[in-house]
Amino acid sequence: MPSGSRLQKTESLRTLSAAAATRLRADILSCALPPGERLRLDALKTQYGVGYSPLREALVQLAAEGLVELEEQRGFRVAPVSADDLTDVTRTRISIETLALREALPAGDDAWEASVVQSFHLLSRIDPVEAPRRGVNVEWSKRHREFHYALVAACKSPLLKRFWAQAYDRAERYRRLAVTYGSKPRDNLKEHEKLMKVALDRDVEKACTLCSEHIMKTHRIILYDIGKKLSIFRS
Amino acid sequence: MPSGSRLQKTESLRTLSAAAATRLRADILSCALPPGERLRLDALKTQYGVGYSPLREALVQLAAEGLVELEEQRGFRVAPVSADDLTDVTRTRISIETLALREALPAGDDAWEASVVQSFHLLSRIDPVEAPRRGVNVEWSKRHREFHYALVAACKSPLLKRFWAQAYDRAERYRRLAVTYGSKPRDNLKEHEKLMKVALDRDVEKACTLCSEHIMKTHRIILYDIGKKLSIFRS
DNA sequence: GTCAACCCGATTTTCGAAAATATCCTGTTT
DNA sequence: AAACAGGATATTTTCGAAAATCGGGTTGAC
Repeated sequence: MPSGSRLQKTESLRTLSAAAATRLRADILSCALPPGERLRLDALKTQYGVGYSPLREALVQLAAEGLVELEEQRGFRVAPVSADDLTDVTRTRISIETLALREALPAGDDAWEASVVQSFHLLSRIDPVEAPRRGVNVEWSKRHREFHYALVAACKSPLLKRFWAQAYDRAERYRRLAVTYGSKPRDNLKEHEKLMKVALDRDVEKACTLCSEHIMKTHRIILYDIGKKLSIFRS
Repeated sequence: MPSGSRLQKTESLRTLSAAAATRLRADILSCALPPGERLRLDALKTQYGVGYSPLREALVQLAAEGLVELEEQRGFRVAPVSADDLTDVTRTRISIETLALREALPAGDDAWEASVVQSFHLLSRIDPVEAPRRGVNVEWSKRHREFHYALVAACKSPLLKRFWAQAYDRAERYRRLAVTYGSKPRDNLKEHEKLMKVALDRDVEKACTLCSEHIMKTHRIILYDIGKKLSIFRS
């Protein structure tokens, strides 16, 4: 079952529509709403305590991000998973992230370096292996995203960064799905550290290589651990 | 003023929401709804003859595609234009399209070749220079998009193709804006023909080079013709 | 038994009223 | 004049009722 209570407007999410999108996105990425699950409006209405309009707007937005599928007149469902889709998402993510790195590294200034170091430090303070409790993993996920984002943040192309975010999130869902279904989070802090080092050294080629390998390694583990289980999610 | 009459459901657009998104997208790409223009719901309601819900859903979707901007509690507007944005969109489009070409060319089979030839032929039947009437240009735009899509269609990554479409559309809006404001459509059929030839020969490097140059050439012309006028659109 | 037509409950989609919020105007104070 | 408050108007956002559509089940004709 997805996350808790009634939705409210906040400072940064000033409409229920935006709040619903944020919460639904989190619930889908965490697989609290599992792949393929039908999203009935009445159920969501009760669950989140908001009306049809904000919910539909949120779902349409998530459909545009590829996290939800909409079949007209037949409703919404969480985007299904498959080995093909995982491969597509992984390869595209590698392409986009390396493109972004190529632009970011030469453009990175002191502030960029500082935020890379900072986000790496925060990442290093959580051991995803030793602390497999739910809340901790959510926090690790946040910091992991922050770290990868910090690396590409100096890239001056908003559009490329938008694509980066979409690809990252779709890949991240598979990683969380694997962890949910028993895959052990691996200790990849060393990989991140090396990646950071070569990035700060502005070694573009090495950074792209390490980044690709880092993502591919995760990909292979996920595929090995849950590749055959993916077809379960036909609900 | 944007395109005509009351919206209706059709076979392929089975909800008013989808129909509204399609029509709004067309009106934004054609610049019938100019960049920066405020999109008041009451006005759109009258214009398109549908209620608030489908309109808001369509606008949220277009916001996710980068064609509309949403400021919470202050409504929607057509995405603004700027020289920086044009450059971002162009460069990202080149990156994505060459990525897609690299995957498509080696994967292209007979059917792909056939559809490339077919779409080139259709493109060649319209001269965008001689027939600058509105309807004809819309048809040329469609065929131009079809041609470029046909080239990358053999790429097996749905996600990359989704990104391709978003980048293409955002670039296309600038081209149409330039034409609307007096830029003469140039005769680039030769460029397309060469691109097709090298693509069919599976010369990946040459195809990527030609494609990049083709896009950059359009970019330079647009920037030259309307670069300084872009700031007009602050409405 | 098969197929089509029909009906019924479940669900999505659409609508406009009502609530929430922003924006503009006007008058008042300093 | 500038700054501010109060209130009227414009606009967005949200809601649940109503309409449209889907899916499953039943009936009846062949």
